[in-house]
Amino acid sequence: MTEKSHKTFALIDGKSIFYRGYYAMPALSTQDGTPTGGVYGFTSMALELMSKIKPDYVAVAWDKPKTNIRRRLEIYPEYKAGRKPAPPDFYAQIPILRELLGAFGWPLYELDDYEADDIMGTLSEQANAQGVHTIMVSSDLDMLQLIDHDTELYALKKGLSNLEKFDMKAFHDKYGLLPNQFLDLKSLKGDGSDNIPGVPGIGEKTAVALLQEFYTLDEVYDNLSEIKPAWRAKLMAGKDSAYMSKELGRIWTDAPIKLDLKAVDVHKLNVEKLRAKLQDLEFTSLLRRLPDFMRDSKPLEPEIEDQPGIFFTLPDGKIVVNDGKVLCEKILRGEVKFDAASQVKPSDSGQQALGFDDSKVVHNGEIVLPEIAFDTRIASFLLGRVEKVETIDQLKKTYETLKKKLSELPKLERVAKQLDFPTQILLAKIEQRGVKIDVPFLNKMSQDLAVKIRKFEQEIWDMVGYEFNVSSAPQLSDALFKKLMLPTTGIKKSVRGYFATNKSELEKLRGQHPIIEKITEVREVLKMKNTYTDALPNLVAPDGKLHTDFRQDVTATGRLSSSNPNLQNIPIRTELGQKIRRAFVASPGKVLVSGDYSQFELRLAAALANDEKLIKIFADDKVDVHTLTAAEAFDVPPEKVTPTQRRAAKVINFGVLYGMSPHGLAVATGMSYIEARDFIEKYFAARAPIRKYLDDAVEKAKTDGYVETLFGRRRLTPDVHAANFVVREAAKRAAANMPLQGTEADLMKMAMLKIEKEVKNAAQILQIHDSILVECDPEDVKKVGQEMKQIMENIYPPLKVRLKVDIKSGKNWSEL
DNA sequence: TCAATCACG
DNA sequence: ACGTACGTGATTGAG
Repeated sequence: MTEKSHKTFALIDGKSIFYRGYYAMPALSTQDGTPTGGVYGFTSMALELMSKIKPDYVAVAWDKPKTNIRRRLEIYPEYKAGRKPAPPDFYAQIPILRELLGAFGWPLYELDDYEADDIMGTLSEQANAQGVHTIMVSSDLDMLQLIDHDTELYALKKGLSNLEKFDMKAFHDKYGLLPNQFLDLKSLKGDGSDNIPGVPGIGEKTAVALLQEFYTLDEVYDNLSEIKPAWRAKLMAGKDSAYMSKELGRIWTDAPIKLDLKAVDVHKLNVEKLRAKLQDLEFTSLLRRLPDFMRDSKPLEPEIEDQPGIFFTLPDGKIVVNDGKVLCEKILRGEVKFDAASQVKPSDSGQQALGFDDSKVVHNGEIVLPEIAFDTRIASFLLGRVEKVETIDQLKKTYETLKKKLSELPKLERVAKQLDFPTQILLAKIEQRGVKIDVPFLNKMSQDLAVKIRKFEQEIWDMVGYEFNVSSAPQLSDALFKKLMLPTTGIKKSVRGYFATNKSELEKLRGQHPIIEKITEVREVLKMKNTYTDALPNLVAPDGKLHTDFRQDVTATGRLSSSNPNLQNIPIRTELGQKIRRAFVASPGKVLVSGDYSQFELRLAAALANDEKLIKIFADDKVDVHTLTAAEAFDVPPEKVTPTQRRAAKVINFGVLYGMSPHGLAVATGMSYIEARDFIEKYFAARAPIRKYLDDAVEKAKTDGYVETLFGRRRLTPDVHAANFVVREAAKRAAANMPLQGTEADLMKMAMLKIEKEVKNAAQILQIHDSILVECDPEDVKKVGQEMKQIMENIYPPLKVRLKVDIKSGKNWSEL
């Protein structure tokens, strides 16, 4: 490695190195108390690599939390079970690390559904294809399977500076095998750290011996007769496990990313920014270890240039392809200016776009393409993820396959083309508009809530007699049931074996001890502070607004999901929650207007089940559906319905859509189990068509393997055949619910598209499942409200039920 | 990284 | 014979 005939790409397994760095270093922190030990360890390690490898390119692969092993869990649910978690200040340092990586100019690659090793496999393959030598750095020995003539692994052993270099030769010296046999080795011997089973009874020694003789796993199994009986028996018994382990251990090289060598060039960094960052972190000793090119302060030229690979035309000439993510990252890093990017494809070119990955981002900023004619990510999702979204090399093939599959399901194709594809563009606009936040207001709230929490906490500690973390469920459980000896009869246990302390369990203890109320209160305040008043200001963009990420490829029913932040779960039910909504304000000079569907799903149930009695109830604006339902179910005249009866009817009107059980109704209403069971019977006697509609959905799920909305959006329902009772029954309820929740989602998308097109002087800024929020000039409020109501209530005239929409307006969200 | 908890429709 | 309502996302502590 001393003389380099070609360029070198250092590919760092970020979390793995960070993890080692964290444990190798003492608990350092800056003067203001920010923990920095792990970041220091990582950086020290990285600088050592810089001097050792002198790479031309550097990138970091990162394991996204939670999401990234879904595909492997489908193969083997126990995959990576039993891993131990890291301490909290480990996670606290990750955002700091991300910022530092940004300052170094080392791009961070992370993806849903792909682990860091898959990303490294993909990038290293692409680098090799471009004639670049790759050096991977990781503590994960799985990566050994990727070694070849152009790819090495620096494996991190104990501590930080103890690196073991593996190339083809070093690998062979150590294992007696070639790197391309590594996966087969693992398939045989298994891997305790990832919980990969291998062949029970076959360890490393045996596995190596077998592979030395037969070379591959397949050959081992083709030649069982030549293997001694003791091993043969184990191999035969463990064959399925071996092949499953192979799939499990295989690193994928098909992650949907494209290596852009310019983006990973080590010489492309802002030296001033890096120095400032290191000084911020008080890493003065590391400043001295920077290589020369990281000290020279050359002014950073803004790179405005052609973006090859971001847009191109498919052979039929009509389609423009965009790689939204790459472009978005470049925009965020300030490498591409909006105007430069929009020059790539002017919005009035008359061309259509094919979206993949996150197709929305090309509509952010000033880049606007005319129309998303097809979106591979969305299409794949609608089809039940039959086709994974491939790399740009294979994009055309993916597109053709998905297009064909969709065309075989005409209704679903209409959902895609008329609803979800156009909605991508609309969501991009909504996200970009954002919601204005009164940050000082939230900050003030946070301070007030902190005082409250300290007070509550002290009161709770006084009652218990010692100090503990009230946010810790097990500690709280001990306080309640061991120290205070509150009765545990009827209290559920958590999976971890202690008595649960959630709201509904605490509810059972109300009146037993004044601490219960205190805990309930402090829980609410903690939730409001941690999740909302503290967190939201951090996500406010420089324009003073929150820009959520709406996605259409997450939910099983067709609803939108909202994240970073989730703006679909902003509090409303409590006084404190309402107060938080005051921080969501109209943009300067504007007014908020909302349109909310009233009892949307129940009305849809009436229509889809063709329940004439219920349809008739909804036709009359003046009557109350819950009172009339109670009257029918309890067989009394409407004016004789008691508040308790109405409450029960309200609960079941709501719960029936989810397949509520007698037990659930009893818990929700305080009825006995028997009363609840009888009431449900009477309810369904009065609403026979609804029962039949729900039952039919379950039947369809069983016979067809899927259920669908009024418009043909599908949900696959394999679990209705599950052997496990709980799983099976849950799947049935989900199957019965999906056509309702999903049709609601379809109609909402229709309404949003129509509002965007027809209500000219309003800008939609949020959607919350049955509610649309827009902003407009004060003088337009009345007109906008009327138009929204008109559109939403008449969104699908063939629907047999009357839809009702309430319009409200105000300067902030709590006024709605 | 998972489980517990809780915010919303 | 089983746990006890559908669909989401964020934060926290644990070991």
